[in-house]
Amino acid sequence: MHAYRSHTCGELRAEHVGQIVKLSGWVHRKREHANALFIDLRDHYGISQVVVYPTAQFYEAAKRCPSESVITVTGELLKRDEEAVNAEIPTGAVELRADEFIIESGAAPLPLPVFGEQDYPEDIRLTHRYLDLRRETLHKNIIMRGQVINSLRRRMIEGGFTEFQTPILTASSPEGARDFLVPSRLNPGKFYALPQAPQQFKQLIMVAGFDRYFQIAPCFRDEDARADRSPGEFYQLDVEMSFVTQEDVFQAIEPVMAGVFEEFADGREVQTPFPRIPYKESIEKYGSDKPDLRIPFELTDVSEFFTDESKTGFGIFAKITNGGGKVIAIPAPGATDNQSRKFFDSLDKWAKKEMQAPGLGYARLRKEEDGAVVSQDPALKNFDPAHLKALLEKMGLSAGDGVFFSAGKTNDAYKLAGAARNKIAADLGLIPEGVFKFCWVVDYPMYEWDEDNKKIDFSHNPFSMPQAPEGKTAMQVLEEADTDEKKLDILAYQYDIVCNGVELSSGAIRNHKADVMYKAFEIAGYGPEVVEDKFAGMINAFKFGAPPHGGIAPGVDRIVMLLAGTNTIRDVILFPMNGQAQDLMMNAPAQVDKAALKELNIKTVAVDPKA
RNA sequence: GCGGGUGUAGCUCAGUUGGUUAGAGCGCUGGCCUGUCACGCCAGAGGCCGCGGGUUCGAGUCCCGUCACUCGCGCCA
Repeated sequence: MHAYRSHTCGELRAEHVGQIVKLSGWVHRKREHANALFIDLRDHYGISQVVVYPTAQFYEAAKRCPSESVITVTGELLKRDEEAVNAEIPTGAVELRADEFIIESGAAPLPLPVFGEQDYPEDIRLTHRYLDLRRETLHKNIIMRGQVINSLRRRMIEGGFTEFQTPILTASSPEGARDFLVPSRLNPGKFYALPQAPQQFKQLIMVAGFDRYFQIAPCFRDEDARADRSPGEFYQLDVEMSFVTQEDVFQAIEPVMAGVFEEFADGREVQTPFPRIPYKESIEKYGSDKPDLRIPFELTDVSEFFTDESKTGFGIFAKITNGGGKVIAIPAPGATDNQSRKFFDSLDKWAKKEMQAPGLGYARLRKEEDGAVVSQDPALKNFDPAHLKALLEKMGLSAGDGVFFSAGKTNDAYKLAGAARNKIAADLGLIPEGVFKFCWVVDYPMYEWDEDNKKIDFSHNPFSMPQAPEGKTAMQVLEEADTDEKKLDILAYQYDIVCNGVELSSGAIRNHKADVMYKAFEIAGYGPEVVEDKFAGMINAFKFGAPPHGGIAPGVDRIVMLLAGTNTIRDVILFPMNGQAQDLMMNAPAQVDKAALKELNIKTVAVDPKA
């Protein structure tokens, strides 16, 4: 018989009764009864019940054996009495009578209970990640992650894509985040960068004449964490294709995304085809370029209703709208009827505190005896009746509903309105579960106004191809944009996939023409030397025959996160770092030996706590 | 860098208006129980109330500072 097991803890059934079997696993739970000790023995595959009778000479040892010790038990598999069958588990019809009992590895008192699904502090979970990973939910998530990646890989290969491996030690890449730097021993004073994405490499793979590239690619960015953003590193399904239009990329990727979500949906609905929403429309309707389409209401620009103070009696919004700002209405369906004043006040408080905004005005809409809908709250209280009626029609709201107003500079007003839309929907319970609503967000602007530096800059990836109307070239479009206003109106072949308000991916048709690239950078205020210095590998390659190409890079961690039904990215990563980008289990980052630094020609300096 | 929340037993949490010896559940230890499967019953151990300072006759509770974790803003496709 095998040293450790004849079966796994998940496979024994009635048909095995009478056999001598051997199981190894962890002591999950123990129940001592007058005439028998029951042990739930757990491994990767399941749980089997072991019964130890007091007559066994190892009874005391088994009884004292702590939870999560690893044991090996040999004995006869017994059929359970009818009344004793546990229908909850697949192995519930049988139990293993322990005739031999070996403690392979005892467990010390646990800092983190494995049994049960209770929530525990993040730092303890991360420090003892191997214990947390023994728990059912996390264990399942990690298994699913593997299956999702297998599925993505299979679907890409079936779609005619080839998997490539690009360098980890490389030069700084153009994604705009902070780089992780690695000192070079052989080149004193010089550093590699870890790739923020294999962006330039995958484009160079196209220039090299390969056609359909993909990679489950590790990406490294030294930016602060969020609940849905792991610090330091994450994985993308990185894709690039030659001789394609934006439409070709959509046709290649939409079935992969829809397919993998359907495969793991487990009863949840996946809506296809994915609607396409222009960036501008997304901002105007949802206050965000990652709209949650499950939310059954949209924003309305009501600025025009507040410009004339004589009709509104409300000076604050008049001042904002006349100063070029906007007032955006966010509906709260049914909230006047169903919610207390506290609900409305708490959102205002949330806007001030968490969003660091001036505030979020609100109005509760009630019906007067004569049938007119009015509000006693400040923003609408003194409205001219006909004017109020027109406003309510514009917003599509009636008595019983509530409405919030986000007011300020255009970008700020939409940003707050978008966040408020998400929060209001969540607080009112208006976000349906059990459905994945995707969309493509398209037609991103090529440039945006950089308020800090008072200049035009790239809004996203500088390597996107500017859109040009039929009969015009991209170069012509760039050359004809002779004012800031015209420059800001240029759109790019740049797109995102969003699912349930989670940004899964962005991609673009690339700018593969060297001369257009120089011009595009010139508009953003960068001379040719910047292009040549920063993106030497790519711009040189483009001078030797580059195919038109484009691609996309859906985030693997976020795909798994959505499928696992969690909104914490750490729940789908095997060994994640904490919010401060520390690995509490491995104790990284850490100081290194002076000798190691010397070899790398590096000196560390003390940080002045006051600086 | 900024803002919100949290911090009380190994873990999850309660702790009133500032008032005597800080509680419960889970876990742990010991005992009991003829079959449990979140077993049950009895008993026990276990506390720098995150840390430092202040107010007060008296602080888990109020104030100031600080640290840790977490969520968000900035940042980041």
